[in-house]
Amino acid sequence: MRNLYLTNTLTRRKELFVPIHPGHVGMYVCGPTVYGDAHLGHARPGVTYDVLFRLLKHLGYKVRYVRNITDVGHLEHDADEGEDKIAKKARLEELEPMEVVQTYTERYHEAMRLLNVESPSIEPRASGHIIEQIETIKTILDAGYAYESNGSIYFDVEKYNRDYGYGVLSGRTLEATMEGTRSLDGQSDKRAPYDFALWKKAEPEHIMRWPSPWGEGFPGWHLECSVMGEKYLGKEFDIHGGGMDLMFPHHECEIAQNQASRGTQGVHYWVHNNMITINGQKMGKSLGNFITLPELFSGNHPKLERAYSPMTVRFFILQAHYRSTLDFSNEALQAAEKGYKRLMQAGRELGAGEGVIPSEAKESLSQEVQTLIDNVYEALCDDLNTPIAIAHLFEAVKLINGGKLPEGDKAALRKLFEDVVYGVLGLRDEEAAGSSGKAEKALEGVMDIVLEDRRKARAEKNWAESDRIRDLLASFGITVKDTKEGATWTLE
RNA sequence: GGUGCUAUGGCCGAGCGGUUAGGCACAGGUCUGCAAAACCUGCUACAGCGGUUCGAUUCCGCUUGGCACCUCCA
Repeated sequence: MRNLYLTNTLTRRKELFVPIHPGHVGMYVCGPTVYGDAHLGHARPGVTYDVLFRLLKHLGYKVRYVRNITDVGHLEHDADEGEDKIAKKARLEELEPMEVVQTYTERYHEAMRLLNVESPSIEPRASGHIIEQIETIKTILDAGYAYESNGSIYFDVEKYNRDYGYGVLSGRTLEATMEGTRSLDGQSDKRAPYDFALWKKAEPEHIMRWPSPWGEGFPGWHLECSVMGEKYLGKEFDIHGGGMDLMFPHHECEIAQNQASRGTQGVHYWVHNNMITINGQKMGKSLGNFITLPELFSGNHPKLERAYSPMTVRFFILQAHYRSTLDFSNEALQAAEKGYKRLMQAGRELGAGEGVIPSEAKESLSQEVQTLIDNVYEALCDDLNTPIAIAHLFEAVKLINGGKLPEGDKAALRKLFEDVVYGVLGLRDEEAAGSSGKAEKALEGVMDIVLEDRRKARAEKNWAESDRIRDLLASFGITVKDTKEGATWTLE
C-alpha cells in the first residue's frame, strides 16, 4: 500500500499516516448545522473530505466515515437574545424545528449529491444522541472537570488546563485566551469566561429541549462531536476533519472533553481545510456576498455573472490545495470551467467514462506514461495535493490530444482516468452524462441526419448552406466542430 | 491586543536552497473554405529592506499588506 502523508494540525507537520488498525480507517468530519441552505463554505470541506474518503478507499483501506448533522442547540451569532438558531428559524417560518431540520438536511444532501460527494458511512444527528451526551456529561462531572450552575453544566477549563494543558491544538495558552476575552457581562453562570457549556438550561420560550438530571435543556455544541465520534469510531480513531474556523474553540473543546471523559485526546490526525473567500473578502451575510450552492448552480445571485455547474465548482476547489485559502471570483470560476471541460474532453477521447471497464493491460507501458501515473499518485498521497495531481493530468491531456499513443499507454491512461479523475477526484463528465435518456437518443438521431445533410453541402463546397446550418444549430446551443474525421457536436 | 496562517507573472493557483508547475487569458504559427478544437512557440513572477549561504522566490529578522479565530458562529 502506498504511503500517505497528511498534515496533522496537532503537530503542524506533514506526517506519515499510520492507522490504528492496519487496513482500517476511522474518520470523523464536522458536518453542517441545518438551519439554512448549504453555501459555498460548505462545498470546500464537502469536497475535500470526500476526496480523502475516496483516496483512502482507493488505496485499499476499509473506511468508516462519520459526518454529523447538527440539528440542536446552536445560538444565533449576532443574535438578540441568544436564541436557538433552529428554533428561531422555526418561529419565523411557523414550522416545527424538526421540520426545518428535515428541509435543510434534504437540501444539503441534494447539494452534496450534485457535487458528486459520496454519502458518509454514518450520518448521525445530534438530536438522536441526547442520551449519550447526557451520559458523557455525567462522566465528566464525576471526573471533576465540570460543574453545575443554575441548571447548566460548564466545563472547568482552568482545572483541565492544570492537569492536561488546554490549547494543544490551536497553540493558545489559557492566558492568551483570557486576554482576548471581551465584554464580561455579569449575567453568566460560568465561573470563568473561557468555560464552555456541556449542557444549557432551556429558557421557557426555548423550543428544542430535553429532560436531563439537571432539568430541561439542550446539549452544548462541542459535545455532540465528541460523543458521536466515540460511539461510532471508538475511544481513539484516526482522522478528524473540519474547517480551520472550527479549530478553536470547537475542536479544542472536543479534545478537552475526550480527555476528561475517556482519558485520551481521542484523535490521531487532525486535518483542517482552509476557507473560501469571495473577491478576497470573507463571505458574510452583511457583506452581501453570501452565496448558497443552489444560487451558485443557478447563477441567481447579484455577484454571479452566470451559473456555474457543480463539477466546475468541484474542479475549482480541487485546483487549490485544501490548506490554502481559495479566492472565488467569476474570472477564476470561468477559468476552472474551461480547464475542467478540457480534461473531460480528453477522457472522452480515451473512451473512458461511466460503464467502461478499464482494462488492466500492463503490456508495453512507456516510461513516460508510467512516470506520469506515478506522479499523480505521489501528489495525491502527499497531503492530498490535488492541484499537482491535476497538473500532471494535464500532461496526460496533452499526450492524448497529440494522438499517436500506443495502445498500452492508452489503456493505462484510461485506467488512470477511471481511477483518479472520475474515482478519487470524483469528477463527473457533465456533458457525457445525459446521453442515455430517450430525448438524448432522439437528438442524436436527428443530429446524424442534419450533419449528413451538411456534409453533402460541404462536399459541394456550398459554404453558405454549411454555415447556415451551423449558425442555426448554434442558436439552439449546439456547437459544431469540423475535424478531419468529420463534424462533431456538443450541446451547451 | 492575543494566536495561527499568508503575500508568487494579466487572473486563479502549486512548488522549491541552484533545474518547466499547471489551468485560464494574451501574442505568433501549423491545420482549416471560414470558425472552433487540437498541436507548436512566446510571455518567466515570486511585497519591501536587511541577514545566513558559493548561491534564496525558497531559511532567519524587521517593515508593510491580507486572511482566519479569540467560547458558544458551521
